[in-house]
Amino acid sequence: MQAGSDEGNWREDCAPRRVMEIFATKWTSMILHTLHAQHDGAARNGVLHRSLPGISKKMLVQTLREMEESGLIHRHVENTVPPAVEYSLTPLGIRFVGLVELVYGWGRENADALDQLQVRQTSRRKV
Amino acid sequence: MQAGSDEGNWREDCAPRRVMEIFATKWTSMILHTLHAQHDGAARNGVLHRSLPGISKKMLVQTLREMEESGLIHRHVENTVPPAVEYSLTPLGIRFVGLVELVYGWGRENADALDQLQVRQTSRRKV
DNA sequence: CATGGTGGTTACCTCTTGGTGACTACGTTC
DNA sequence: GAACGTAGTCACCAAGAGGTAACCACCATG
Repeated sequence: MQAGSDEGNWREDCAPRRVMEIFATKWTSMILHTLHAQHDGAARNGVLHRSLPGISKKMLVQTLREMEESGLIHRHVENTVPPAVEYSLTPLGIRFVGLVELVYGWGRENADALDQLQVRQTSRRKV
Repeated sequence: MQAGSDEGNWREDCAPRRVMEIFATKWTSMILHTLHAQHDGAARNGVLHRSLPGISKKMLVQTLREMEESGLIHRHVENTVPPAVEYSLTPLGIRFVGLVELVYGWGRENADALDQLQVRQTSRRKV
């Protein structure tokens, strides 16, 4: 794309820039991916927790709440004792899974490029 | 991908998770895109500043420094008065441009999905 | 002489992220 | 009775991202 044709619509709220919203919270893309990896696109809290090494209980719940508010996932509470909570992808969530898999796939195929990155561990958000 | 085949190599430093490093700093992907949009893959400080609405002088310089250290861009100082500084994509940077354009392209084609996202403006990193 | 464009640096400040650890409450198992 | 698994909530805290504003030096223009 040439600069001239680009600068006009490269505003602060243009679509390309807004894509980043989905990656703004550390765990969102990983939860989307994990749900998608289940054969029925759904998983319970405990399964998610065990599938995401490094996530804390708090961040898991907090991210799930945000994703529910965003319309990416659905939260279903089973009326059993103890209550079983199942999270599943909404149609919107499934669309974003496409993006996530696109990015993750690029990472798998370009692992050598990632290795070449001289990332300064300070001055960056931990990922 | 099935859960069983996935959980084994889904470690904290796996390639898919490391891809996010490139998006961890707010302006990195936009700078890569802007440089790529120039016909020669290079641009001067002032051009970049004017092409990225909303970026502050400090963040532009800071991000450029980090990208230089990461090996994504090259910084060339012209020995004129006043000195002209030109930033250009390295081969590694060009590889990552591929990823950025992939993501931005998805955003353009799925702008409606982005519109459906009910993003809570609080509790998210500004993008 | 003042302004503006070149390309920065520095101090200061705020907001958010994301972490830990303690606590709840219920039921089953050891 | 104690421990464990279900699914959380809450208070507290540290680190870092990223913003503003002032300042530097140089030169050309009005």
